[in-house]
Amino acid sequence: MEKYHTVKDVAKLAGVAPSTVSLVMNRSNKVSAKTREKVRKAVEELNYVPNNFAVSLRQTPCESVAVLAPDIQNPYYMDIIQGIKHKCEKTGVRIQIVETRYDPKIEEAELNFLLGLRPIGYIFIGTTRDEELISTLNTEKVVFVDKIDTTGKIPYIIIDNKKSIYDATSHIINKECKGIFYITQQDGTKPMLDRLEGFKQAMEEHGLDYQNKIIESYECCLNKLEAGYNHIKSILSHTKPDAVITTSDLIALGVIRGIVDMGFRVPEDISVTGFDNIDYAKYSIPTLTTVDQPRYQMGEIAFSYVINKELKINPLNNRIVLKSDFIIRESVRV
Amino acid sequence: MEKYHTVKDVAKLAGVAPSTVSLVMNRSNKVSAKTREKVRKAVEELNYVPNNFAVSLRQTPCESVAVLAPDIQNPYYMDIIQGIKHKCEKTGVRIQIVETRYDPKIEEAELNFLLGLRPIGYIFIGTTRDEELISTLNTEKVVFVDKIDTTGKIPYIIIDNKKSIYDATSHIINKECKGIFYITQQDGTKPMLDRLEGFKQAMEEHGLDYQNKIIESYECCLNKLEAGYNHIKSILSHTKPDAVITTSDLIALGVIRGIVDMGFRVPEDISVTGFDNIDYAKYSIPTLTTVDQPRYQMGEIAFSYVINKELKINPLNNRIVLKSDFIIRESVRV
DNA sequence: ATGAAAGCGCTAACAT
DNA sequence: ATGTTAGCGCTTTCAT
Repeated sequence: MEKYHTVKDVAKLAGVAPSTVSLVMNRSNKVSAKTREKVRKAVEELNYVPNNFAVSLRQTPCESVAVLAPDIQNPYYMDIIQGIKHKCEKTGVRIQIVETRYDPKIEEAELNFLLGLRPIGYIFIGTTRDEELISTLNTEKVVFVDKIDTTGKIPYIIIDNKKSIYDATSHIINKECKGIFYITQQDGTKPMLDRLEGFKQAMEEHGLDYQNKIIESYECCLNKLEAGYNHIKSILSHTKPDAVITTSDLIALGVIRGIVDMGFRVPEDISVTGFDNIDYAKYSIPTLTTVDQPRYQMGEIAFSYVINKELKINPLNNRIVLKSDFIIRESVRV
Repeated sequence: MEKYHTVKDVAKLAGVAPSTVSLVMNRSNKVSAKTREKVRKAVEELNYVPNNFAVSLRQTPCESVAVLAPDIQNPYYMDIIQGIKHKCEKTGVRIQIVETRYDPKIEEAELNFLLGLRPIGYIFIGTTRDEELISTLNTEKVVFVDKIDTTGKIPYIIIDNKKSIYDATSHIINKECKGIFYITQQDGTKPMLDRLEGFKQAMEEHGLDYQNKIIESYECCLNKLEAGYNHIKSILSHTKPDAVITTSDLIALGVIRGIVDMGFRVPEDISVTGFDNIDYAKYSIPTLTTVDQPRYQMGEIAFSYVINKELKINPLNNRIVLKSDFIIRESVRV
C-alpha cells in the first residue's frame, strides 16, 4: 500500500512552502496566479487530497451534524434524514449518519464514535433509550426527533402520537368495525406508549374490548413486513378481525399481504391502517390509509434547531408538535 | 459552546501524564490497577471522549471503508450497503457512506471527502460515471458493485444484466404477450445498456417490434415510483400493452398502481416485471415477478475484496458474476 | 509502571 | 505574496 502524499510533498514539488500550498487549497485568491498554477500542477501530479483528519483537527469545531437513527432501511427514518441532508447541503455542513438497529450496545458505541467527531450538533431520531448517555452531551447542541425528552433540557420534534392513533381508531370504529386488532413494534419508546394509549382510549370510549387484541412485537422493529405478515396470519388462524391498526406502514403492508394470502379482502373484509405515510403508501394496492408524519420537515426543523443558536425553545415547553394528518385511502372501509 | 476536554485535562485531574491516559484508553492492561482507576474516574467526571480526528491522524491508516452509492433511499442500494455493513461490524471496520443522487458534481465532491478520510478501501456502487476520478485512486483498494470497469484494473461484482432481462423478456413473450413495453432509468451506466440489449435481442429473436416501446427516463433514477406511475399512464392513454418490463422493482410498483388506476388488472390485462427483488417484492399485491440480485451477498463480497489483499481477481477477467434468478410471482400472466 | 518529548498533517499567526 | 513557526489532540518511542 503506497503512502499518501502530504502538503510537504506538494510544497517540495512546487518549490514553495507548505503554508502556501495550504493557502492555495483554501483561499487561493490570496496567492499570486503564478504560484497558484505551480501548486495546482503539483497537486494534480501527485493526486494530492488533504488528510481530512489533520484538517479537522486543526480547525475545530468541524462543521458536521451527527445523526443517530435506529434503522436506515426504514423509509420513515430515511426520509427524516433526507430532510436533514437537504439543509446540510444548503449550508455546507456535513452529515454523519449512524444506525443503532434498536440495539443499546450499538447505540452506545456509535454515540461514542459521534462524540469523537466533535460535531456542531446531534440529532437523535427515534429510539435512543439510554438517557444517561445523552446526559454526557452538551445539551445545547442536541435535538430529538420522534423521541421525547424527560429531562426538560432537550428540544424535541414530534407529532401528537396519542391523538393520531386515537383519531385513526375512532374513524375505524365509526365505520362499523368493532373487532379491532392493534399491532405495534415494541421498542420501548414513549411515542409508542402514547399511540397505544390513544388506541385504548378510543376503544374504551366506545365500550369496545381490546383484551387479547394488542400485539406488541419485537420483530416489528426491524422486520416489519415479515412480522406484520406473520402476526396477522396467526391472528386469522383463530379469529377474523374487522380491522387492524398498525404503527407503521411497513407493518400494514405485511398485514395486508397476510390477509390476502388467507383468502380475505382489504378493505371489504378487513380494514388496515398504517402509520408514517411513506411515499409508497399512495401507490400500494390498496392504497394505504395512514397517519402522515411530515418526515422531511421534521428533519429540516431538527437541523435548524441544532445549528441555529438563536432558535431557543421555551424550557418549560421544549417541544415542537407538528401537525399529523390522518389520510384516508383505500385500505379502510368507507 | 463549551470547550471539549482533552487528554491533558484528564491527565491533570487524575494527576498523571497524558501518555498514561492514552494507555488507559487503549491498552489498559499496561497500567497499574490503581492509576487505571484514577484515570477512569477523571474520564468519567469530565465525560472525556478522545477527539477522533487526533486519534485517526496519529494512527493512519484508520480502519474504514468508503462506500459511494447513488441513492440510499432505494432499498436495492441500501441492501448492498447492509451487506457491507455486516462484514464491517464483524471485523471492526467503520463504514463511511455517501450518496451521489446521480449527480456528477456531488459525486466528485463526495469522492474527495472520502479520499481525505484515508480509508483502507473504496466500494463504488452503481452509477459513478467519471472514470478519471477513479484513476486517481490506488486501484488496489477499489471494488465496483453493479458497475463495470473498462480499464481492466478494478474488480467488479455484477450479475449478467443482459441475460437477466433477456430471460425475463423471453418468458413474457412465451406467455403470449406481444405488445411489450420497456421502462428503464436513464443513468448512463453499462448495466442499463446491457439490460436494454437483452430486451432488444429477445424481442428481435421473436420477430417482435420494439419501436416506440422503450422508455428511457431520467425521472426513473430518483423518483421511481412516481415516474413509473406517470409513464404507464401516459402509455395507456393511447395504447394498451400486454406487458411492461421495468428495470427496478420500484418502477414496477409505480407502473402497477398506474395500470390499476386506469382500470386494468395486473396480470390479467397487463403483465409487469420488476428488477432487484427487494424485500417488499414478495409482499406486494400482486407479488412481483422480478430478477433477483443477491444484494446482501454483493455487499459482503465487495467488502472481502477490498479488505483482503490476498483475494486477487485475474486481471484478464477481473469480474465476479453472481447468479441472478428470474423469480416468477403473481404480476405476470401464467 | 509512568513520564517526557517528538511528531502525525495540517493551518493560522506572525514575520518578511 | 510567501515563508517560518507553532500547535491542534493524540499516541508512541524512549527514558526513567
